[in-house]
Amino acid sequence: MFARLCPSREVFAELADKWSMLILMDLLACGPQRFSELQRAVGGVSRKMLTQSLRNLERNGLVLRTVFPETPPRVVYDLLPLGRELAELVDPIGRWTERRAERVMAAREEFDAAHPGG
Amino acid sequence: MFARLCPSREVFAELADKWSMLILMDLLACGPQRFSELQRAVGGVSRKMLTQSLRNLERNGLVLRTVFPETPPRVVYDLLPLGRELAELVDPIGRWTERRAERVMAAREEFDAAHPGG
DNA sequence: CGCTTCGGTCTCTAATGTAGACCAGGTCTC
DNA sequence: GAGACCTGGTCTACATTAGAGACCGAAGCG
Repeated sequence: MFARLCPSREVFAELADKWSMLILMDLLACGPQRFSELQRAVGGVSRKMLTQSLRNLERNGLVLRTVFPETPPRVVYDLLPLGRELAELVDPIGRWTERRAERVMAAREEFDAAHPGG
Repeated sequence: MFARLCPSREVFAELADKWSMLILMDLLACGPQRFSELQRAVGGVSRKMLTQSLRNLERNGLVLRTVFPETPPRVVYDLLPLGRELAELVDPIGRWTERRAERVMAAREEFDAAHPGG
């Protein structure tokens, strides 16, 4: 896990980024979503990163991508069991962040006050 | 949380990166560590990124940095209560990664076999 | 004197993320 | 029937960031 070339480390490194985690959290909270819904839900994500992160999640067996051959196209993403497992572990981090954001911001201000030139 | 300008989102974005999470996991598992121990423990991290992530964790009130004015210098990093809280949430993700790495790799191979040109 | 240790910093380059234009191809409007 | 619009992307150009490795200061050691 801590070794650079360990498989679990590689897996971790591929999933431990903010966009992937936000996507997992959103899919857990809101259920299946199409591309544009995800883009609206996950504020600030570019189409490129959304595509890339979703492809990655799909490739790693966490998310299922379903294309409906209509026009305009409709593509729906949903959690697979493996992805739901991870999403359920990531979710508490999101809740912690909401709960502790104030405290973190306070620590930040304190730090910045104590280290003016930096 | 999902809104780009929300404080909790900003906090999340600053902590949801692989190096910070690996550092938190290591400090939780191994207790206080000095800089060079962390660098050895977290395989593949550069001094630059280690410094940067540790400063960040310190600034956000998750980690305590203690300098012993000796030569050669000795600097010890330890979890603060806030950091321990987060580390305890991150840790299960590390364990999940270890437990499921095989399955993820298998999904990956399946995907790559199904999408040869990509 | 010159080499080592420690915890960094500095510089340069490679990789990555962001913003925004563009695209197919079918429907809706005029 | 010409044009505008929809979706789920891709492509390009630019900005930011990560990574590799040199350098640093002060004490210790041979």
